[in-house]
Amino acid sequence: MARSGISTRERIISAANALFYNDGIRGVSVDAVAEKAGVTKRTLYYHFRSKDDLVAAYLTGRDQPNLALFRQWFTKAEGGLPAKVEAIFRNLARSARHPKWKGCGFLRTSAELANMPGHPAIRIGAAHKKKFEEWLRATFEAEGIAEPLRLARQILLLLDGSFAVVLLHRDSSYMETAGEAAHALIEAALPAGKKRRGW
Amino acid sequence: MARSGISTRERIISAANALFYNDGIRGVSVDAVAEKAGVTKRTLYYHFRSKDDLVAAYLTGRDQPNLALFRQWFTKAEGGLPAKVEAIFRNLARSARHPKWKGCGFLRTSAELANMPGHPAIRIGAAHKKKFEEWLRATFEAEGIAEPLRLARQILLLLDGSFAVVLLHRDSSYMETAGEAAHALIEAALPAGKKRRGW
DNA sequence: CTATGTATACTAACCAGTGAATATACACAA
DNA sequence: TTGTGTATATTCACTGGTTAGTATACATAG
Repeated sequence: MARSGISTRERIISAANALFYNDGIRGVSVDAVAEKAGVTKRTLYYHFRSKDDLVAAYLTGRDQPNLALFRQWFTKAEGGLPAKVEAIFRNLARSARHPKWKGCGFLRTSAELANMPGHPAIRIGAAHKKKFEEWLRATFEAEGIAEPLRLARQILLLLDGSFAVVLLHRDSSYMETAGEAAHALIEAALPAGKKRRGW
Repeated sequence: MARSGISTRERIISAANALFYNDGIRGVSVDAVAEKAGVTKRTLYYHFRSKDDLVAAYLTGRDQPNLALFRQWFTKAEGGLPAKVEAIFRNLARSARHPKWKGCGFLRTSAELANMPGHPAIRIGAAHKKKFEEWLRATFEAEGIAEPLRLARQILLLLDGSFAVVLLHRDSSYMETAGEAAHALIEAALPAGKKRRGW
């Protein structure tokens, strides 16, 4: 167990993920993470320099899987570009109906730690959102959209807005409303030849 | 001072407002609020039953002024409906450039306390956003827009999305991008006779 | 003299981080 | 094969500080 090198650390990150996502950073003690991971606090501090370091690991661990999920939802969806982007919102709405759902871990962490501008967690969250934005931008560019970055940012704003609003109202229909807005914005930005019907 | 009845309580709420907005709920101790207000903790607990009660008072105190500001920005702006709504985003972008700006207190509180669904702070935040949504809806309805509630929610999503994104990236230009998206969505929803030019 | 309001001093729990010791496993020498 | 050193990994027990909330007493106004 010890020398496998990966198991204990991974178990701690997994425990941190469950607890931090559910209760927030300051709402979870290092002791609680250690207990959930089945190790002593001292062991946790062997693998992570500090609580902040653990928080950074928690968010880093969510980065790639999260992006992969969005890409998968987009890829698997049928229809044109607007419909494929809208599918991301619809899938997210489905996720948001699960009782354990609590919004976007990156946004919630950045909101909680907003008074610590240089905090690693905020840099990781910002990088995560930039990756998503860049993926959208490249996708739009490939479809011949005129201002792909601007449109990507508008979609991102709708997405992150729906995280916040759905978390507040516990009403996932806002996510579908955001998807419809995204659909409309993309449809309007499509080059003439690719629209469903010209006018 | 004592029997004036309002001064001490108001000073405590004012201190709570500054501290909670800046550092978050769990990041601020009751002692810190009491010290900033210039009273002892026991006095604070005379005026407020608990910390949660104080948090509720903090958010309640932000409700009306916040809404009034939005309405004022809308009313004072020149141009048609799309431009007047966009003006809200532009004014917000200006606010967001101030170094003490830290996003929307309602959203940040609801994100921090997401694991306490019935918490008064979340109910107050939800009510605040509903009021804004309803004001927008009524405004759109008065302009003859076909699905005013849907459009109001789309604008709200862009607004709250820009709170989250600008807080994360510390880049207020996202707020202007959101305003442009809002402009486009409203323009497209305007009844034929009120558009700048028909087609 | 009683309501309201304020202060001093306290509790019991919690929290991030550490000191010192111990256990395990692998490399390498005999 | 056996012994031994060393880096990795883990535990127990602790510290100093903070926290929400309270028991008690005192002041002041009507």
